[in-house]
Amino acid sequence: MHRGNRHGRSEQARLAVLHAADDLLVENGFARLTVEGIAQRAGVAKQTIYRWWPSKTDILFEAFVTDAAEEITPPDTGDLTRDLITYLGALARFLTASDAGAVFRALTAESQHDPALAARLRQEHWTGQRVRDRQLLQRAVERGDLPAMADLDTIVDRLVGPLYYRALVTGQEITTEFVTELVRATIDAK
Amino acid sequence: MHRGNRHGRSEQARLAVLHAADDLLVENGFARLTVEGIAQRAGVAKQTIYRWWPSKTDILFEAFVTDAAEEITPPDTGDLTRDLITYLGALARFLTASDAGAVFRALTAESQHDPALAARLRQEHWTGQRVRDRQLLQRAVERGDLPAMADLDTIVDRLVGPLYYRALVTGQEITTEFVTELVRATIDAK
Amino acid sequence: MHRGNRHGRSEQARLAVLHAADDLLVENGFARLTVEGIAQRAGVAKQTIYRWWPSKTDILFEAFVTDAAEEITPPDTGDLTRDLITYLGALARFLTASDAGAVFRALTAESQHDPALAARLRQEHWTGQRVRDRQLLQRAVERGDLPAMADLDTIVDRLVGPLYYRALVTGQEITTEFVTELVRATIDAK
Amino acid sequence: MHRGNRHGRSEQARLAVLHAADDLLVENGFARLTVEGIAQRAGVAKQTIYRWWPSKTDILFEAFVTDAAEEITPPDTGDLTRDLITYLGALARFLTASDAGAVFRALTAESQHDPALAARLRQEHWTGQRVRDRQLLQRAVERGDLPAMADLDTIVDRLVGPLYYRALVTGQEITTEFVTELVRATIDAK
DNA sequence: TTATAAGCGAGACGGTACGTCACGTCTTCAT
DNA sequence: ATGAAGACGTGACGTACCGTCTCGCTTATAA
Repeated sequence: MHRGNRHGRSEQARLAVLHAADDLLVENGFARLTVEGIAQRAGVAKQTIYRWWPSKTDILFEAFVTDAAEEITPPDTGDLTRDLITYLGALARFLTASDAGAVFRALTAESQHDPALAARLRQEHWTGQRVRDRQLLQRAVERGDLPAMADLDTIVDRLVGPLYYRALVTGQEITTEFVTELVRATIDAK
Repeated sequence: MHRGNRHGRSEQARLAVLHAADDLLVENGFARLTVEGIAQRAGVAKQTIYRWWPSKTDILFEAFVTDAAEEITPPDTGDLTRDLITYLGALARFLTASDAGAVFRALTAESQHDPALAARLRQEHWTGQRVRDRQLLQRAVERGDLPAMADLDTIVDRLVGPLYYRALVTGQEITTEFVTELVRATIDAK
Repeated sequence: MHRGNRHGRSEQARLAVLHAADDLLVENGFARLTVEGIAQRAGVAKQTIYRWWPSKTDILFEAFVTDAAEEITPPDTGDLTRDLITYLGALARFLTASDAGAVFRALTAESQHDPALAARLRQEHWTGQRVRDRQLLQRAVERGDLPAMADLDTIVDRLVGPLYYRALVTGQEITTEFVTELVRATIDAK
Repeated sequence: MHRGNRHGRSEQARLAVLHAADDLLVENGFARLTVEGIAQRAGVAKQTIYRWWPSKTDILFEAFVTDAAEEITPPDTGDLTRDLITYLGALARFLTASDAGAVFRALTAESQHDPALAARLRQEHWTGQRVRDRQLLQRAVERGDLPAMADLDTIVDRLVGPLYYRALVTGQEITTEFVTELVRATIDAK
C-alpha cells in the first residue's frame, strides 16, 4: 500500500480520481470535464490531483491505460477470417459504444491539439497495439493462411483504418455487413 | 478601419476575423486559440465576433469551408489508378502538411467533444466530400474499369480510411509506397 | 455616472464593494476578511475587485477615506479646555466603539506589515489629520489662551498620543477622568 | 540532529524555530511569515511546530518574551529626569530600530485582529511592563521628587503614550528634542 | 541489553483563498 | 445599424499555505 516516498501516496485517492474522471467524462463529455469537478466527485483536494497529474488528460490517460487497452486485443482461434470479423466487431463496439472508448476518443481528439499527448499515445498505446494487431496476421502467415511476402503493416491499416475513420472522423455507422465485406475484400480475395 | 454603417455587415471585419483565426490556430495551436486573441489580432471588437459566430469553432468552420474544401477534390484523367494515387497523395499532404489541414484536424478533434459540431461537419462537409470521392469510382464504373456491382461506399472507405487513420489517429507517416500499395491492393487486385 | 474610460466603471459595483468590505470587517474581523467574501457579499465578480483595487486593504482604505475621516475633526467653540475634552472623548469613542474606528484599527495594524500602506496612511490621512489637530491649538494661541512659543506639534502628541496608546496598544479603558486629567495636566498647568 | 527520545521535547528544535521565526520576520516581514517557511528554515518538521505552538503568533510571542522584554526596563540612578530621558530614548530605539521591536510591532498589529493574542499580550506583557514603568515614578515619589498624590498611571501614559503613538501609529520620527521636551513638560513643570 | 515509546523529519492529505484568464453579455459612443 | 472599446458576472485555472494525519527513524530509559 505504500511505495516510493517514505510512506507515500494514497492509493485510495488515486483510484477515486481515476474513477471520477472516467465517470464525469462519460456523463458530461470532455468539454465539461474540469479538475475541480473531478476533485469534488472524488472527494479529494485539487492539490492532490495537481501533485500527481500534470493535467486532466494525464488523468484520462492513466484511466485508459489502466483498464482499457486489453478490451481490444485480437482473438486467436486459428480461423483468420472469423477472428478478424470478431475482432473488428469488438473494435467497432469499443470505439462507438463503450466507456473506455469514450476516453480513447477524447484522448485522441486532444492529441490533435497537444503534441506531448500525441507522443505519449504513440509510445504507450500504439506501439503495443500495433504489435497485437500484427500478431493476428503473423500467426496466419505462420499457418500458411497468408502469403509470406505480405506487408502486414499495410494490411493492418487497411483493416482497422476504415473503422477508425468511420468511428472518429465521419461518424458513419459501422454495420456487420461493412465489417464482413472489409475483411473479405482485404483477405480472401488475396 | 472603422466601418460601422447602416448597410449591413462589414466584409472587411469578417475576413479579418477568419484570417486571424486561421493564423493563430497555425501559430499557437487550438488550445491557445481564444476569442479575445482573435478579436485583438483582427482589430475587431469581441462583440462583433459574437454577433456573427456562435463560437470559435464556427469561425474555424467558416474558414475551412471558405477556402479549404476544394483542396481535396479528386482529379479525373480517365486513368483510375493514377488518379487515385494522385488524389491520395494530395489528401495526405492536406492532412499532415497544410494550414487548411490544421483547421480540419482541429475541427475533427473538437467534434469528438461537441455533437453539434460533429453534425455540422457531417452535413456541410462530409455529405459533399463523400459524393466527390465516389464520383471518381463512379466514372470508372461507367468506363468499365470497375465492376458494376462494386460497393463504392465501402471502396471509398477502404481507400481513404487508412490515410485518415494514419494522419489523425496513430500519427504514422504516409509514404508514397504506402499509398501505391493501398491503391494497388484495393483496385487492381479486384 | 460614467467617466475616464469610454463608458466606464460601475459606481454601483464600487459602492457595493466598499459597503460589503466595511460590513464584513465589523462582523468577522480582519482575519476573516477575504476578497472572495467581499465579492460574494457585494454581488460582484472577483475580477471586478481586482480590476480596481490592488488588495483588500486598498478597499478598506477607500472606505475609510470616503466616510470616516471627518468623524474626528476637532470642534471650535472658543473654550480650549472644553473643546479638547469634547474632542478627545469623541476620538476615544471613534477608536474603541465605532465601525469607522474598526476600519482605522485594521488599517493601522496592517500598516505595521506593509510599508506601502503605511506611506499611504501618512500621506492621505495623517497629513490632514495633524493639520486639523494643530488648528485647535493654533486658534487658542491666536486668542492668547496658549503661549505663542509653544511647540504645538509636541502638544498635539502629548494630548492624542496617550489615547491612541491606550486604545491601540495596551487596550486599557479610556475613562472621562483620564481624558480630563490629561487635558488639565497638559494645558492648564502650562 | 535527531533528538527523539522519551523525555520530552528537543530544546534544539525549540530554539531553531524561535530563531527562524525571528529571522524571517525581520527579513521578509510578517505578511510573508509562514509556518512552512519557519519549519524549512529551522530544519524542523511542520508537525513539530504545531505540537508546541498553536499558531505562528505564539512562536513570535515566545521569541518576544524570551529575549526582548528586558530591553525596555527603566534604569534607576536616582535622577528622575535623566532616568526618564534615558529610558524613553531606549524605548524609542526599541520600537523603531531593534529586531525585538519588530517582533513587538508585529504582535501588537496582529492583536488588533486577534482578541486572544490581545489578551495574552495584556496579561503576559503589559501587566509586568506597566509595573516596571510605574516603579521609576514610584521611587521618585518615595524620594520626594514627585508629589505623593500624583496619578502615576496617567503620568506613565503621558510619558510613553506619545512615543508609541509616533512609532506605531503615525510613523513620525522620535527625536532627542522631542523626548527631552516631553519629559520636561510632564515632570519638571509639575 | 533489549523493547518500548515519545519526539522527531518528512511529506501526503482535504481544504480555503489567492490572483489570473477567458468566457459570453452588456452598454456607450462614433461612424 | 454596425462596429470598436471595454466593464461586467461567471467559472475554472494552477499555486500557496493551512492544520491534520501517518510513517519510519532515533534514542533514553525501564524491564
